[in-house]
Amino acid sequence: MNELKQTLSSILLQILQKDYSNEIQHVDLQPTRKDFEGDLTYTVFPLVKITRKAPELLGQEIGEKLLVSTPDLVEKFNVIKGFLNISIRKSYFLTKLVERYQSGHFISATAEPQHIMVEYSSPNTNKPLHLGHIRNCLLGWSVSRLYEAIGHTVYRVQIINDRGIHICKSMVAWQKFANGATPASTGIKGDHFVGDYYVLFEKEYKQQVSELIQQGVPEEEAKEQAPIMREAREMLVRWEQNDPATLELWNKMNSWVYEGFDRTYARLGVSFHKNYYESQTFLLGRDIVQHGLEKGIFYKKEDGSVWIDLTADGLDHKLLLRRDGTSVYITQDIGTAIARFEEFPIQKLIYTVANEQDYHFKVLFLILKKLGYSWADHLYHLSYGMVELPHGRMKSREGTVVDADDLLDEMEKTSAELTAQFGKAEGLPEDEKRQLYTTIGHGALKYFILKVDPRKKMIFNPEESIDFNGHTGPFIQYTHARISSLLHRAESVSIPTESTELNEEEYHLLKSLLLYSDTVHKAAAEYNPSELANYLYEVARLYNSMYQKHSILTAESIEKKQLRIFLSDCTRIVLNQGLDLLGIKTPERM
RNA sequence: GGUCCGGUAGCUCAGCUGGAUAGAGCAACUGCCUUCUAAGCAGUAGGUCAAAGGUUCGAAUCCUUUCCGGAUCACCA
Repeated sequence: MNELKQTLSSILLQILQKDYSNEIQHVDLQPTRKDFEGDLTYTVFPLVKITRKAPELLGQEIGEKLLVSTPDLVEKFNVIKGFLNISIRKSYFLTKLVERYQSGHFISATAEPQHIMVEYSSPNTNKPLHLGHIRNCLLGWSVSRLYEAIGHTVYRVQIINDRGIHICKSMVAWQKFANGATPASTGIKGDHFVGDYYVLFEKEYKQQVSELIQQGVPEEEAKEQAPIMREAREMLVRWEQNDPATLELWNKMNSWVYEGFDRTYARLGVSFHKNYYESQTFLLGRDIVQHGLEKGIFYKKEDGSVWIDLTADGLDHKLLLRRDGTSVYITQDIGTAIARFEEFPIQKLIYTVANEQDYHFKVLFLILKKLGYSWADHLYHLSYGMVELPHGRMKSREGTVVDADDLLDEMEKTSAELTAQFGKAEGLPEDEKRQLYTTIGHGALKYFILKVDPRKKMIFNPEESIDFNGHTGPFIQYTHARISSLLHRAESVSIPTESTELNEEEYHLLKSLLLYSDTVHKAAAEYNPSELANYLYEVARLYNSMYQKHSILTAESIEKKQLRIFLSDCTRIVLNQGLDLLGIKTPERM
């Protein structure tokens, strides 16, 4: 479609420059609104001034010239007010789709394939994954798939925050309250198990603080002094001193968590080429600080702390090394970025992190640029809005966090109920039934999340179940299943003849199918899977519209039957591939 | 307070590199299963595109101001 637009634009430009004014630098064609006849529209208003001709007349003139110079492409045109609506020969569209079908490539490959790293998920090890992580994972996964689809090589990574006070809290609580219990002994999934002790810690801590306050200790001090918090801090110190017993406990509890994460990731259908662990990266970046000091990019205060002055760039002063010489988060991020570019042959690095860290990444990228890394311009923060509940943010302290596993369970359950109610799974063996419920339930959830522009925050209402009708994943899956079943009945798919007449529904569907490649490229370029998600819905809607109105297997002629079966197969391929890029599976029946 | 992001139907969202009468879905109401899967299709109703100025042939879209919501500006991560 882009290709067509470009060809026609340049032809039109030549005409305009030759016959009207060579001041004209480029012409912009836009898709014709669906209430009007035509495929592409040229707006003549800007020319009215130059030529001093009436818009209608001007449109007519240009239209005729275009028709004469491209009789094989332009079929006819009409002018309404200042809008020149150009109709392309329908055979052009059909030929294009046939080309793609026969080549087996519905998506054109990028001219410059790159190696790209996508970081996503990146959880802490003190609690299980929640709805926010789900959005993160789905976005990271889908964006990485989009890049692969257009021909890039992608490395998926996560950085796990496995060290620090948070995990020490879980460790202390486990020592105090668990009596040696383990995920195995209790049957609780490892990440939930460890998370439970984190909650226990917070509960006990809160209790101790309020007791201290009652004894007359000021709040600030009480928070510092609470015995259980002191224990956690001591634990952290021992960890930093490599105390064997502490490390052993730490390793043990983290391994429980990882086992749990792995199960959730598997359910979500996401995976990683490499995991980074903060316990191994937190010292990175410190030598860079020395380097930056020598180059005069950083400066040292009297107390020994190291800073960078970013006020000239509209930002603040930022700390890089504490006065005791230990590093902060951003120092580690600097080091990790450098390490990644050394370790992998990548040209580009994408961080999938919520928009609450917009400032952090702005600073990080700026510092790396100032340090002179050529790749600093190819860092991208895929910033997404937080998932909120109707009453505001999810808060773990108030227990309003929507747990990832619970949500997946619920989606599967709802899916099973609906499927049974419709009688869609009758006759299937038990394991296939289960698989189908999962496919549909997860499809509903994933589509629900991915159809929203990543930059926008989204509201999730746990009271209202996620829809399975209308603008949803299951709707698209259903369309796919419908087509699969239809094609199963059709003996074969054959290539339609170019001269086949197209009715309105066939024509709209055909045109929308041709937008697939451009849409995938656009979605990748904009790091925005919702672009693709919304497009797939449109395709499915147009298909259903055709399906409902015109018989396919018993079409009025063999020619029509061939055409519709062909369009059906193309739709099936686009929906199947497209949903796959969103991490959504497509059932053969439902 | 500074910076950044958002505000479109009752609800959830498209449209935002300026173009014609602002689109879907849900919820509500009408029709359509003896014919390829009704998780579907066709239709009705629902809008001061937060507000006011400006730019221009033309603004939901660009600029300015204001209002509302959120994030961020730590020797936290």
